Amino acid sequence: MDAQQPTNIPSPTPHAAPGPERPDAASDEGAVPHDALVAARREKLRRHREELGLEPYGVRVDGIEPLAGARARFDESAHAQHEAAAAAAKAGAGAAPAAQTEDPRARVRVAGRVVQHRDLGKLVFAWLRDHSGDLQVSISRVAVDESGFALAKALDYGDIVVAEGPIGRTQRGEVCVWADRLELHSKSLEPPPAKWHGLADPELRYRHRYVDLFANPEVIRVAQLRSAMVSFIRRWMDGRGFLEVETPMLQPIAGGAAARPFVTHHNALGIPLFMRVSPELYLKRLLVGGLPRVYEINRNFRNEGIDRSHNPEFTMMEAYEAFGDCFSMMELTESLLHDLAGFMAEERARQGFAPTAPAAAHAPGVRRGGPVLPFGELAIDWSRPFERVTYADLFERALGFPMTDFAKARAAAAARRIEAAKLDDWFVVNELFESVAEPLIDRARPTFVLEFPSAISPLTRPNRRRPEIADRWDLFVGGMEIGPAYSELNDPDIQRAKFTEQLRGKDAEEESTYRSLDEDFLHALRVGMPPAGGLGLGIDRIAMLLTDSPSIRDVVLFPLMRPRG
RNA sequence: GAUCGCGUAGCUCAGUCGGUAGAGCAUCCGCCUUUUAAGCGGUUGGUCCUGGGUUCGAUUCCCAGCGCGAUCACCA
Repeated sequence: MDAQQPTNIPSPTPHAAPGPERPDAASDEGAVPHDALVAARREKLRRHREELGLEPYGVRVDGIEPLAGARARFDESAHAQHEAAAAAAKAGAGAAPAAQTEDPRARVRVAGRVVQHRDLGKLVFAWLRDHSGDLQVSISRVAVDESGFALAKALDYGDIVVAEGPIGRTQRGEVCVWADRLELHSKSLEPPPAKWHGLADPELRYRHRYVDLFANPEVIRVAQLRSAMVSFIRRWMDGRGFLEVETPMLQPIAGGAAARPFVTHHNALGIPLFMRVSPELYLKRLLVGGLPRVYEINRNFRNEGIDRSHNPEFTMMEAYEAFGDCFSMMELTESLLHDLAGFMAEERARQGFAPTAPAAAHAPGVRRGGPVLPFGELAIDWSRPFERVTYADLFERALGFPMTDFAKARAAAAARRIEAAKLDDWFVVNELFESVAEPLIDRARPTFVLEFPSAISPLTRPNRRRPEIADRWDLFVGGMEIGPAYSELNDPDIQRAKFTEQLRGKDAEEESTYRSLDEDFLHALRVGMPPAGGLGLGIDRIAMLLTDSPSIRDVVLFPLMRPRG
């Protein structure tokens, strides 16, 4: 907000003790150790101000370059030239220190957080870290002024500093900035995590992500990779002629999926509102309005459990294409994910991740050498075409009888202690499918499961020849469901019947709270929606797969945590 | 919501078959102009998650609670 403010506004009362200085810390019957560590840092803060005349909280600094960029400007011959000149000057000691030839080494100005600090007496080494990596700064007593050197000796792990000087290297070959200026721009007052082990406690990592980000650099890399991934998807979709739109997050009726919504309230209108569980019904309204290709990448909110692949708010891409169907969306999805995986393999290499496992690591001779990316123990082969299997085939392979044999299905469900008594036949089949058939899918290969039963696909158009089958697929990768696609149902009468049927199964309380018929959506269908293909992709899960992150919490910067009292 | 596991110094972790605890790093003091998890000498630091029970005595055993993790359930 005020980051653009270049004016150097002096802090109002630099020497006044800030309010919550807790002068009672010492009297608090034996200083608690955490407070002792903080007190030591506050004492340094005081000394910086009162004895060195430094203001430990800085202002705008221009011309800072990333540490990786500064490192890249190291030049061995310039360094050698400088060393030779220095040696010559030393040999001719006593002679005039004239010959003040230009230092051939590049000058850099860098900023970063101190992550290592070694004080050798008259020489201090400090490692800085920023988003691009780490770089050493060497501060020699003879190269900086008195307060700068006093600051160098007093640096704490976590302080944010700006250093300036020629880029060279040490006798051990470490590229570093030989600082002739050193400034403190933010004094860190909290004890940092261990410098070598980083921050390991998952609870602290998520609750204090800002610490996690600098203590565990791979967290920043994952965030950068995710950002690159989403940018790529947008470019790719734009290139295919899709228009990115934004539709309501606050909805009077939570439609488009059967998840439990978060409920809120609008005061001025005096109405309940729901955080959306899906943008589907709004994006389809845009098809009705005449936008032929739309997509949205945004958050959905589902009031459900939390686990490694579920966060209550998560990012979804939905896309709709007029006059397409689930097979045009299959082509789109396969192309997008294949290209995306290739892009991410390059990005990972660019950011210094180990090269990905070769395709030969599995199923020799079978694959076409498309991008292969590691995901835990798996090497996921994203080469085209992805695998395709029908729901019915997978079911029969897993269970040994056709899915239409409901009697056997009920028996099998009972044998597996699946609560099936209250379920309709097709839902019994689906329970079996999810528990027995899904695990048969090759986790190392993206796999489209085709021809889902119509009965469990309320928004999908039934197949023309076989109405019990829906024109729908679900994509599975790495053991996770990545998303479905439909040939969208655009017959308003069938849609009404399916909605009504869906509502009938719910108990009265649920229905009155958040399940009601979206009459306006049905109105839109009566106005007329072109036939269309629709797609939903779980962006977080794709990010997990392409950044080799085992938990959704590794790809969501601030996952939901229970607040701590 | 269920089951299992975990919770010890700022961080990473040992340990106590029940007798109120240790290490490394960090902190603080001293030494060192080329360190690479720097080194050397010294120093400080604990509600052993919380509450209750058993016991002469509980960080340890038991019960309950809180938080986190894993698995499951929920999530068409």
